Amino acid sequence: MFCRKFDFDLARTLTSGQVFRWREVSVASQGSTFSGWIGANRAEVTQQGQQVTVRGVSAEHVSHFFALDSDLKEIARQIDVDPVIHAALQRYRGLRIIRQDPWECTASFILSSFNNILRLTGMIETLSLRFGDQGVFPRPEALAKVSERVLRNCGLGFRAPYLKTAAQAVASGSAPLEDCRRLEDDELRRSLCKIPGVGEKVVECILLFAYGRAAAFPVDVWIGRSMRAWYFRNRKVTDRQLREFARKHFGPYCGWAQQYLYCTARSGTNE
DNA sequence: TCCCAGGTGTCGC
DNA sequence: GCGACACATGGG
Repeated sequence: MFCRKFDFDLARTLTSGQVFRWREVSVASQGSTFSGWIGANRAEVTQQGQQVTVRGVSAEHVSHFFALDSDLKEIARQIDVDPVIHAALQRYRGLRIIRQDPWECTASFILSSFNNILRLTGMIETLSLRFGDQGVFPRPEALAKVSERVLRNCGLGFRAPYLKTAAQAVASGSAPLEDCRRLEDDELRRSLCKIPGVGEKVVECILLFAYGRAAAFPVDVWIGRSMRAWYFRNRKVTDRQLREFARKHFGPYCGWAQQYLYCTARSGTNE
């Protein structure tokens, strides 16, 4: 596979807090190799300069997963509306929004609540090894059968009942994640928010990272703190107001802006 | 020991 | 609608 210059940065994309099952396996002088999962397939992706090579899955799968069909140059042009985002676009050039499996994304971000990424990564790994087929992230049918006590033993804490009930809802068909694809953004939000553990922030993550809804805008503690400082002189502004502001300020691709701002907000911390 | 983590659900006003 | 609080757990 060949990518245009500055069009895609594999490492930045995979280490920006969208996915939690990819690991860097080797570092070459001019590039890097990551190993992870695309749906139920184990994949290894290497980037050497502008060259991207793939093992384990088709180039089409990889292209879709990393949204290489999205015109990043045009998206960047549209959201480049102020000095803060302008600097972030320069600094994190090639960062893309991934298209994940809806269930894995939903489950992952339910577990992300009041958590940190290091521990979240460990929780997801534990679940995959214990309940997934060949290490793949466990299907909802599998998790629905696991007792709350056992899930707590995996370190999920108070999130255990959320995940179990969510798995039951998806497995039973009362939360049809695939059928949901036809819904418009707000309908999709309302539908997904019925799942226990999915609230105003997590639902934005699912829309953005699994359903390709570029106008979704998750506001977490990092984005919240930073945006209040950058755009509101640290005035009291609710998360909802920040989302409204972002939608007007950055436009229909505000979700992409969010990811660049998130990386900026977190810079200086271990990712 | 204290503080924090890519929040949510619930309650009171 | 907003603010306060509980909720488990591990790392810094």
